[in-house]
Amino acid sequence: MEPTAVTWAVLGLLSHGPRSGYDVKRVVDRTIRHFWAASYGQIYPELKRLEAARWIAGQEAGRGGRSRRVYGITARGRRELDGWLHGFETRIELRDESLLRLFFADALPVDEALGLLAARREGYCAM
Amino acid sequence: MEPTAVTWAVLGLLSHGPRSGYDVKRVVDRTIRHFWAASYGQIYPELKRLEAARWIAGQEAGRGGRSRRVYGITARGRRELDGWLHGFETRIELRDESLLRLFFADALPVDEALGLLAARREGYCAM
DNA sequence: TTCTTCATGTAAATAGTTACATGATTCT
DNA sequence: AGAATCATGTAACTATTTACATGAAGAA
Repeated sequence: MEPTAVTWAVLGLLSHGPRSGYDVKRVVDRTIRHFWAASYGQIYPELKRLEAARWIAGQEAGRGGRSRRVYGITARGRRELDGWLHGFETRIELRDESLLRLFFADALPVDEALGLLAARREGYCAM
Repeated sequence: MEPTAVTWAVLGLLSHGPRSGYDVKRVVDRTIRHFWAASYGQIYPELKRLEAARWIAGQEAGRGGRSRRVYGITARGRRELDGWLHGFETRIELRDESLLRLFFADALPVDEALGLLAARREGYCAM
């Protein structure tokens, strides 16, 4: 299976215990989204791909009429995750509009440019 | 004109002086790419859009048989850039595979996890 | 009863990269 | 002569978000 951007995020979270797609999304949003975001549109298809490759195994777990499918990592999945953990690829990308603005702030009067800088500092502190 | 991700990057660079698409790409790669990358596939079409909106003006500047089109920012372009500089939108996105790896490093023996951490520190220093 | 949360999923749109085609000029 | 750089441009691919459809369960 050719891994995508979301492969290791999903597989890694499942290595901490079985979860549904909905759960995965919730945990992502509370934890790794600060440096590795993922949307439903990525997560649900990825779970199917991972299951097809037998890196994870799904099991129906609906209570009553509500459907729910819980996925757990397989031995093979664990091996693959381990391989990735030992890898050296380090894709790092930043997209920060406030830094872009700051870069061009020379077009502004000095006090306004300093205002931008102060706002950015506060913004980072609030993060 | 509906601004895209690359609009302000290109317009901002042209506000520092007239440049060709090739030049813009080169300057981007030496400066703002650390927090706002842009590829030819974004830059060239954007220059056309910006010219159509009259935020910039292009002029043929080829020497001999080599074609070259140099763009300069217009008064309208400067107003638009100024408006954006005064805006408050702060899109910030980070994608850092080494942090993702570190997050899941608990699956590794302690010494290997610490090795990952050391590698990451060196990686950041080398940036 | 109504609102929120649980839950799955995808179509369509937007964003962005990669790789190539083309050809001139300049440097070694 | 050959390599590197200047220069423009786009097609195809990959990545990602957004918004919606659908419906059950639980909480107020």
